[in-house]
Amino acid sequence: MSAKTDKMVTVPKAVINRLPMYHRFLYQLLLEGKEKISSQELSQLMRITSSQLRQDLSYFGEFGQQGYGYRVETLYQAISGILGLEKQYTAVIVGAGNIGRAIVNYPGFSRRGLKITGIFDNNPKNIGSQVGNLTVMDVEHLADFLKKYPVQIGIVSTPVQAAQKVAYILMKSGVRGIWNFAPIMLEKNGDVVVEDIHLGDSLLTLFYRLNEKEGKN
Amino acid sequence: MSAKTDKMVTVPKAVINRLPMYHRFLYQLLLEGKEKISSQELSQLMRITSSQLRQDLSYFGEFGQQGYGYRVETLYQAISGILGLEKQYTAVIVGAGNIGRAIVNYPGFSRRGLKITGIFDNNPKNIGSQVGNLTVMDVEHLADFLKKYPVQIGIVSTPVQAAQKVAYILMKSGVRGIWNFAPIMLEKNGDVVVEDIHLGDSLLTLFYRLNEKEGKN
DNA sequence: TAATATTCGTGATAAAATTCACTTATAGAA
DNA sequence: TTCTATAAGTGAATTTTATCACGAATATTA
Repeated sequence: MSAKTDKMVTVPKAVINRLPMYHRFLYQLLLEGKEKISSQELSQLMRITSSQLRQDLSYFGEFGQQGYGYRVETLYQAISGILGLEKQYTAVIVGAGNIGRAIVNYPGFSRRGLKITGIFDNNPKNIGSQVGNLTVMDVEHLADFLKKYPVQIGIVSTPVQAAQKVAYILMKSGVRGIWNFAPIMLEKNGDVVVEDIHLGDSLLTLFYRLNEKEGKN
Repeated sequence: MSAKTDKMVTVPKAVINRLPMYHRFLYQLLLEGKEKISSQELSQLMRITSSQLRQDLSYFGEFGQQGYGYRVETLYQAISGILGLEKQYTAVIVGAGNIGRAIVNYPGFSRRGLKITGIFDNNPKNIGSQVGNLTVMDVEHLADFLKKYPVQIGIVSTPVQAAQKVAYILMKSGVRGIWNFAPIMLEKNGDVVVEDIHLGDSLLTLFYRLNEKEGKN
């Protein structure tokens, strides 16, 4: 067992943000049938340093073997465990636009344990339509639905104007996490976890980087 | 003019990643008709420290006035300029699934200067269908299209298996930036800028944080 | 079996990012 | 006009993150 975990060192945020990347690469290696890999080789694939990889893993335990490396299967399972992927996570989506539909239809999410139990919208055009094997419900019924069928996660893919209101309903209905796609910093009530994904911010970062490169010519 | 920019200090990555957030908040304040704001007040809205805000801005110049604060309009324009938002950016989208459609239909992107000139797919079901005011073209014609109508940015919203191949076509056709939604680290050729947006990674981070919180009870 | 090459895990060091705390400028009040 | 409060900008200190470099364990070869 790792000394660091014993000492209750808190895991740096930067490390947590890299865990999904480790998971993604190891999954790929597993598909390719690779059995073992060294920190050296794995880190080159990921374009990070091998010491960063080893240091990161050391926050959670010892997963490799000196002189040999890591068994891909073992490390993949370990990181899956750290991320909590053995569990199922139930969720509803609010906002049945393209983003909401993309989430329902992307198989990668259900593979990782996300189970979507309902999708809601306020637009009469969308209500009643099929998304995957779900029927879009009226957002008016969101609170009632969650009372009957509680979920852990609320996914907000509404336009920005609706997002905060929806988030309050979700939080009041007991969701423990919100996956937010709207370009707004949501106010919390209670100790809900909010994970933002701001497409617009990412685009602007791309713009900046394009100009930065230009400036260097 | 700022001493830091004179000294050619390179702007830290962490600062660059916050610029879009500053832009987003200032845009909101502008809509609300707010005229001036102090670093204190703005930083509280953003849940950062005021010294971080001031320090960040100092990499680019001096935008405020002691004893007064910042004029919202001025600071908004300044950050828009830093991000390069006065320009137009042309782009094609490859992958006419829900993500691709979401990008075409989201008005916020065109407001920021993104002009999408074509959308491509390899699925006969999608080819020929309308997305916004674009008609989905066969990805077979992507290279030809780009030869006639070059663009600066390629948006990759294909399934993961197709992403690298598509990226090579885009890079060969002279795009300077790629906005990548596929869960893969794209190999570059040449000095293209790749900006990734990995929805799956964000979801796994949410899972981790949910369990982390649980562990503390 | 002994010798050699790998390679992990980690304490120490370096670099990067954040916060502190102070100086200076100026707005607004008296 | 003078005084006081406010608030930007910034060098220095602190904290966080990343890298280095080495000891210890194990695999592999001779």
